[in-house]
Amino acid sequence: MHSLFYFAEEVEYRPPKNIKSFTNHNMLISWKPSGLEIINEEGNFAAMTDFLKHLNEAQQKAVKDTEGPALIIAGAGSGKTRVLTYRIAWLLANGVPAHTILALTFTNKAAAEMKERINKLVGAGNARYLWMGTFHSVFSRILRAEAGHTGYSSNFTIYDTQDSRNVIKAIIKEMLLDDQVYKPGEIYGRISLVKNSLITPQAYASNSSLTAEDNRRRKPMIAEIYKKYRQRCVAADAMDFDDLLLNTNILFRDHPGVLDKYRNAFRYILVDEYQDTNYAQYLIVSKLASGHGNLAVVGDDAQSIYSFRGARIENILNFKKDYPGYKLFKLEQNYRSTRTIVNAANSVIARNRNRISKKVWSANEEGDRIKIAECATDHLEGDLAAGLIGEKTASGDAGFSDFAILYRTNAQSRIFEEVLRRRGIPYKVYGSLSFYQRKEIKDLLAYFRLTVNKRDLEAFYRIINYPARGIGKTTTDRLNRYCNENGLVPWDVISNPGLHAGKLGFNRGTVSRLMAFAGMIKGFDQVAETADAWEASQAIATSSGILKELFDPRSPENIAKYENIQELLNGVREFTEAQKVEGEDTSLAGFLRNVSLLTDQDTDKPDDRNKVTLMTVHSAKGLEFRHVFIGGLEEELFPNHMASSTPEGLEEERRLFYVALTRAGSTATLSHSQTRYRWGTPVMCKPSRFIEEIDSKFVDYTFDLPAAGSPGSERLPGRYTEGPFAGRRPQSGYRMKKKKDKSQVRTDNETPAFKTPLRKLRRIGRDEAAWSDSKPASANPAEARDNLSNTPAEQASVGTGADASGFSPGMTVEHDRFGRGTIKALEGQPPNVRATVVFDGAGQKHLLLKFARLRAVSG
DNA sequence: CAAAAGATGATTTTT
DNA sequence: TCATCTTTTG
Repeated sequence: MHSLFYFAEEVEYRPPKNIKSFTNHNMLISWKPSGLEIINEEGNFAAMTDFLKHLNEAQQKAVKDTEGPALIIAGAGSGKTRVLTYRIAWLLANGVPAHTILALTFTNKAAAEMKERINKLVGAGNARYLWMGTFHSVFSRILRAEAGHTGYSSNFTIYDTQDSRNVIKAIIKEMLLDDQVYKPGEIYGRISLVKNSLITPQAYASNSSLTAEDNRRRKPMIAEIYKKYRQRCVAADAMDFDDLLLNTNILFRDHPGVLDKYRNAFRYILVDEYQDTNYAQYLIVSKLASGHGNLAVVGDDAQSIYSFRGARIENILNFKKDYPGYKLFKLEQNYRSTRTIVNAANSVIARNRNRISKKVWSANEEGDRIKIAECATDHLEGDLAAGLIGEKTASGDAGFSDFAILYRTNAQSRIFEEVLRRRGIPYKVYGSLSFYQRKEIKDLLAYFRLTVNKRDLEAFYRIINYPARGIGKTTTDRLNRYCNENGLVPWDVISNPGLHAGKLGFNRGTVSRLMAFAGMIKGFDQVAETADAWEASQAIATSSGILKELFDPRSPENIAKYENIQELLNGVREFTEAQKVEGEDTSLAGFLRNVSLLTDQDTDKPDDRNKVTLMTVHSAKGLEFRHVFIGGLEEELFPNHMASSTPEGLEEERRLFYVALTRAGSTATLSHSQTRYRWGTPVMCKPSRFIEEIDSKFVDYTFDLPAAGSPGSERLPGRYTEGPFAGRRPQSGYRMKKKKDKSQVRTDNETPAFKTPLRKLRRIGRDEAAWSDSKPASANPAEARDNLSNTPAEQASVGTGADASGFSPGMTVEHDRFGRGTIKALEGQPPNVRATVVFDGAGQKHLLLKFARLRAVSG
């Protein structure tokens, strides 16, 4: 065991700030049934008996009552995580061995956070063998351990959504079905949903209501696609995300002995965000808990917002039926928000029928009313938000990180980004292309995957001709068809071409190219067997030609990609070193096992600290900000037209709105626009019904705007003066006028010169890419810097230009991993300057400046 | 076989 | 609008 989180063990508690992408949350769990000292020598016990002081009465009860089923309803901001962590700490303090406690979360981040807080309470040594992680990571681990019973190997690949879609797409094509009717994404969604309801292909085909529905929708072949999809996954020794849960259920169903083993192993089970569990998760939990019944679930029915992914709010609503002897704990005191915000949110959610009654309340100050702003256009909405942020930060009232701009759909982020960029307000956007979804990362990972699992079809087809090696579509198509007809995977064929060459009819050139590829992979095999993940990954990155392919200092896009590859390799190195320290598996397979369930949501970049947060309401769940701006509160958008046709859908939208509102600690500002560009055309928008659903005593329609000429003055001319939407203009004929306004706003006292195409930015990956992609176009470097929303240090450290380094021998620098050090020498020509640095802790290292992210330390 | 032009179709997305 | 996929073209 390992993981940077164990740093928390040392004396003082440190937040996980410098942890790079590869902090491995899967590693947070470990199977060690050996004895364990519960009380460590540093006198933590005193602290433990003491820690209940930090809890209110309701929380204490929920923490201390550990036996039997418990339903903990945790209102927004009521200290849910605190109760969960203290409950676990309490169990540990009372002599329950860590390895008998299973705590399940939905995100790696949540697991990591809890682990850390528990470490802080009881000491990392005592928390070390907790089984804590996401459903997917915990059960993938069990599936690997029980590989003998599942038909999969212990090194099975985990297909991500993109892989799965590709497989489905290929199947649809092979079946000669019309992909207009059978849209791969949609089919994948349906398969995913039925999997989460534990419906296997056989069950699907014999389920008359499902097949009848498919027939009605003229998609009778879905059952067949599903069957083939599953076959193909099994053939590839690959599981998709849903398989991890489905196969766990199958494992437990078909092997009662295995179920018993884990049922006995986990004496205490805790589930976070129970309202978001799907049927597969629900059933796993209930199987494991049957017997001792020590199951504590924590959640808030009012925050169930993932039904579209198969989450079942009934799981939490029916807990009392499932576990008749249950105890109910309600955490109703909100510590996060003002009374106004809490009560306003209550007044909205009260309109939902399907709920568990509770009275969330706050003892905080009353606070400001919720401001409602009507904007003429979506751009003005952005200006409004920016103006608000500008005002509050200028007065020293708040920092950028106190703000969040929330929206219903990702498409809305663009306008906010534009405005914030123009104003030089630093921001970060969540929910863009994640690190692991980038092409170059997936490419290299595919090499790793194929090396570890020769049957991994998606990896195979991804890299067979990347970098280009003259194996084209004709070849792969024929290969693919041949494999499907003969029940083979392509690796079987190319690793032994003599057996198949005749039947395939490839020409000699093709055969030799295929053989060369196979030879290369076999070589990687050798390396992976003998070397550790770090060495193997370097060898693969080099020999595969990926590094060469991307090494092109003239193309900004390639530089960014090259750097991403470097970052991945750094991650492998960190993993390898951490594993070495702990005496654990350092193999490439080990790395892959751990990396495939990671998302970079888990990463907190150190330079993300003082920035405004932009995200969808969905991804804001669980977070809090002092000032929250919610944009686009319009009918059809929020509530969204796709969801609001059914009463259940509308209720979920309302819960989503509830989540949005309750993110705010101090102020909430809601805005809606009269017109909005949707898919390129302007449309008229009506204010969202949710605005009116807030009890009017908590809202303020008179939006106080800064005087003309001050920052933020380019906002809307039309606004409320009183009452809900009183004095609103007639909407027709408004559009053209507003469009004109918008163009004025755009050029008004701003430099239009700086125009990094946002498109490019997004493709490479958000603001990380900004620096590599653009030279400051403006004459004023400070302004350009602001536009890029990056810090000067970052500019210096990652700049690609010749002037960017700013380092000289003798300088003291800091590195994320190696800490402080002194530059001994610099060599090479920009942009490939190499620095020799002697680090205080880590000794002498050679680092390429453009990758090393060194920071100059003042003095 | 790769680049360029055209077609398409677009809530939300913890894993 | 705009990213992604497919078809066309050199």
